[in-house]
Amino acid sequence: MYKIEINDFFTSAFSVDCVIFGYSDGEIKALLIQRGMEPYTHFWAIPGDLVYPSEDLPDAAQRILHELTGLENVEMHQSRTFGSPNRHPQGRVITISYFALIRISDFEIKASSWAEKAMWVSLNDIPELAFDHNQILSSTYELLKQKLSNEPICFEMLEQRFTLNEFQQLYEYAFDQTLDKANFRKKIKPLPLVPSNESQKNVRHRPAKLFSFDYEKYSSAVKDDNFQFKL
Amino acid sequence: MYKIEINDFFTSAFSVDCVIFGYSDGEIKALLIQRGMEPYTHFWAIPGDLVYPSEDLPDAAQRILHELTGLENVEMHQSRTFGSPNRHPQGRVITISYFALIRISDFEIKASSWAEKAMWVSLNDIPELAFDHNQILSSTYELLKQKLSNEPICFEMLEQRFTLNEFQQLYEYAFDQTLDKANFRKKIKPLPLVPSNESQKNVRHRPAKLFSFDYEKYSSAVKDDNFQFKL
DNA sequence: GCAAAAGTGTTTGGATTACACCCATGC
DNA sequence: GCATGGGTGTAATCCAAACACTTTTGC
Repeated sequence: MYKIEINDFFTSAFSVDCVIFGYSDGEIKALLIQRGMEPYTHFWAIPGDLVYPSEDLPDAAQRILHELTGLENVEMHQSRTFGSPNRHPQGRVITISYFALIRISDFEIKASSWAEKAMWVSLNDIPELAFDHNQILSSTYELLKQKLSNEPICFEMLEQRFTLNEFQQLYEYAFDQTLDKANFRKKIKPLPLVPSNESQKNVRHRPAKLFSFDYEKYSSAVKDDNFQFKL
Repeated sequence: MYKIEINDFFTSAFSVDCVIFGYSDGEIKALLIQRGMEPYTHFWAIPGDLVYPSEDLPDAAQRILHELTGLENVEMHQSRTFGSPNRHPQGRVITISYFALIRISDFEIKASSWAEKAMWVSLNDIPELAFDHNQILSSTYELLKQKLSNEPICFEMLEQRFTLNEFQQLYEYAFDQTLDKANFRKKIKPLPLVPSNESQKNVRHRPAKLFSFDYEKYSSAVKDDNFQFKL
């Protein structure tokens, strides 16, 4: 029935790749590592590694991200799966990409295990990466943009407290368009943003008020009021 | 560095599962097969099977769908990947789900290989399926609904020529809401629908005009005019 | 004529756009 | 004072919802 013995199917491995996005200095950045191991030694890459045979995929993503970059407790979501027969020189390796958004300033990055370095790289400056990682990164970025339109995930990468202009600029960057300030603010009126008492400091213009996003209020608005995020 | 030898990673298999959606009698249906093989013998399942070690994923999806159901030349798109360690009783098997929409009347379904039967099952009547296939099916249906809003894929499951009401009813079914006829027609005004000379036959009311969707015009509108489908 | 669905027009209110203007701070 | 960005109001326009109405077929 099969062209090969059933046991010959069980000769593949699979990996997870963790695409971590962050936002600072007006740019979206991805967390990359430099490989200190064959193959593609010294190439930059998305943090990722082989999954143990009895390990669940989300657990593997957490473990591997921690081993390579020191990041802990980052909840990731599945992106796409890449499985070209020759994408990995050491054998058949399917990779499942996961992604997450984090606040760059909330975490300390520390390369370890076989990662020689780890750093945030602006999406504008991505070099040639190991394996098919350029493709993985750009296809995951497309997914991110799609989610930015339909879910309030931008607040996972903005500072805990942000100005409305920072909020706006993130969308202007992602969708490569300028937005009208007044209209943007009207559009976000329905969102549960809580103003804080504090304002920007040390700016040579009127300081902006700082806001934070109320996740609780958002969840209950979705449940009770059928609220839908759309930007 | 690893807890196991590198070669012990290469002990997994992976499969593709092909979620095929169709539309008839006012209901969205999925193509299911009855398994004639261990495990889950006689259970209904999404058509799927193991991928050969050197086979690309989209090729495998095409091959497997053809082997089990006789369907040929169905272009599928990737959905999600499912990889719980114990989802398959015979070993570690990751599955990548693919999906496609087809016109039920355009194809003849014929169970073969280890598929005992193959049939279209309304999404309202899905039984308990083999493996985690219920989960795969419902998560792929969510993806389908999302795409129905943003891409003109509904025309892949509607008859080649359809009435505007059939078009509307598909969306009413998928999103479980009734729509105003006049408003729906205003909304679809920008779409490149070509009226045919023919009309409905044998209905005991005014026959509706039949339309078809002009993919060429759509593509060029997307390119030249930055047109975006949204329903 | 009547039932049933096809097909179209009008009104209304809310959202989106474009744009103008005032405000608070550092220097 | 002035440069700089923060912050808000208004009018014009577009769009979506609600609803009413006319048309064409089979019986």
